[in-house]
Amino acid sequence: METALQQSAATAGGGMRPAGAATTVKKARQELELEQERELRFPQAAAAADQGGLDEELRRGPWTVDEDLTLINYIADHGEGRWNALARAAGLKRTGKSCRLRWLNYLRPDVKRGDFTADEQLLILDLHSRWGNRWSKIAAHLPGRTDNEIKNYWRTRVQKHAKQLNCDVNSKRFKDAMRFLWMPRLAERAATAADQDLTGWVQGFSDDGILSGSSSDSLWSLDDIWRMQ
DNA sequence: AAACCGCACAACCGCTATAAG
DNA sequence: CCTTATAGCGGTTGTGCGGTT
Repeated sequence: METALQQSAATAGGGMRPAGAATTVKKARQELELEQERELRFPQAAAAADQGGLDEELRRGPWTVDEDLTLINYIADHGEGRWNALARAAGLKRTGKSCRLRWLNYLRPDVKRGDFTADEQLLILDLHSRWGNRWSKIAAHLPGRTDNEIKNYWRTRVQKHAKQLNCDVNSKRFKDAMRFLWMPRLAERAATAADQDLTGWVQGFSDDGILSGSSSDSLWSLDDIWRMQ
């Protein structure tokens, strides 16, 4: 899920560099006006945040704009690393692990958001065919993309395809479809339309007439799926 | 209009590897 | 070496949202 508030919190961190945090922090502060609304959305998180007396109490769940700002500001001043100590020093009632994850996957200045381009999708398919679920290794080749994001992409989009084709992602049938149909189409798209969506991808796949007969039903479903991307 | 359902994605968990003392 | 802390990885879960019934 991604609420508008989380979106804005992410944007707040998004363009920022440690050296020039001021503008972004200012922008992020404006988001605080929305915090009240957020508390309505996440009453549990808000309630936990209000437990000022219980210092040992660790917060979990969605990050508030306030927490994001605290983390951003602290890292801008002191740098990242030693996350448990950082969490304590910054006054965040979060585990170091949670802070690290939030920073790496969301607040880091160079984290790229939004849909994957055809190029990126092609690269993911390619690298996954070589390395399997080595998400961080794959992410290392996609600047600004996190392993979490790629993993989610794979699970929600690619695995769904396999399901639609009634086969396993690891099956030969699926791997062949990927290698000989989808990837060439993606490459084509990447070359021509740069980074547009994949509409038509599956249509072309249909035109090839390779997955005929019992698969035709699945094709229409796939088309639906890809149109949504 | 309401109930339901599936999707997408942020966040958490358990585990392993590595570093530091 | 052994222990403890930290970083990182991959799998899984929780939940808001939008679409459908």
